[in-house]
Amino acid sequence: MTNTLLVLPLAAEENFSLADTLNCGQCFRWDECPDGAFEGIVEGRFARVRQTPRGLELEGDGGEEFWGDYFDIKTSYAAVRARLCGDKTLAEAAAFAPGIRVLRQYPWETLCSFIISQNNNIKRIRGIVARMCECFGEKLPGGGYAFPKPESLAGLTADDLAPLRSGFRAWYILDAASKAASGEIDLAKVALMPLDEARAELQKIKGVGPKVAECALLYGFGRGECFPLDVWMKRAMKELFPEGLPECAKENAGIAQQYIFHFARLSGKI
DNA sequence: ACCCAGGCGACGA
DNA sequence: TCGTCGCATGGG
Repeated sequence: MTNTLLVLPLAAEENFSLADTLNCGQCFRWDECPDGAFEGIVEGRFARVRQTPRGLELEGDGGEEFWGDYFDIKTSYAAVRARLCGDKTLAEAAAFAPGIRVLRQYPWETLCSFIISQNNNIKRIRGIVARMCECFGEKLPGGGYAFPKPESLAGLTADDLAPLRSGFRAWYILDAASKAASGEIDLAKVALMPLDEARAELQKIKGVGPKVAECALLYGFGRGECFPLDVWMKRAMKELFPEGLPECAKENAGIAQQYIFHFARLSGKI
């Protein structure tokens, strides 16, 4: 346990919102404390994070580079929003919760989490992921559990996963784990593939279709051009952008998607 | 009781 | 290539 205190400064024009970023359904392992701080574990590193006028204050394991990268601190969302706001409707969606950011998460955890997400709701996804970490993740010295590695799941049976109550997704989790552990699907290579090739590669896993692959690539592989279409997004696109996503958003489709998704889910206007 | 949830695979036409 | 349906589980 290093337990360092770290401050990541945030420029005011970024409008960074820790709460919106962690609660918007892109990640499933951050818990909000009564005092407004968040506790979570990323790649086996625990952190307690709060947003203050000084910026993001982090207490826990891992350094500035690790957490700065995770929160994508180097990307100017103010600049991205300026581009998106070439379209009036996008401007409205972005203005609803401008502080949302797309986290730079890790391939395996993200892939596995979004396999679990299918035909499911965010609250229950979080529960299944939490039970998965407790049952099969490495226990960390400071308490809590890491997300289980593919190798820790690969030999298991659907019965072994019963305590997760993941339903029909158990078999999908096992297929993903065994393919990742054996190297049949090499996630490090997927990270370097052209986008269409990466999509096809991930979809060789049972339970990974277009939407799950798109989420994994956007949130877990840093592919900002990806544009996941779930039930909320399909409704929102039909209503807000019948002609398709505006050209000004193509380069930052993933961030645009995040604004639109959040707007659709919480504004009450869709 | 019924419907839905950040979908997908199997199946039939 | 396109619809349609079942899939476990839990909350509203």
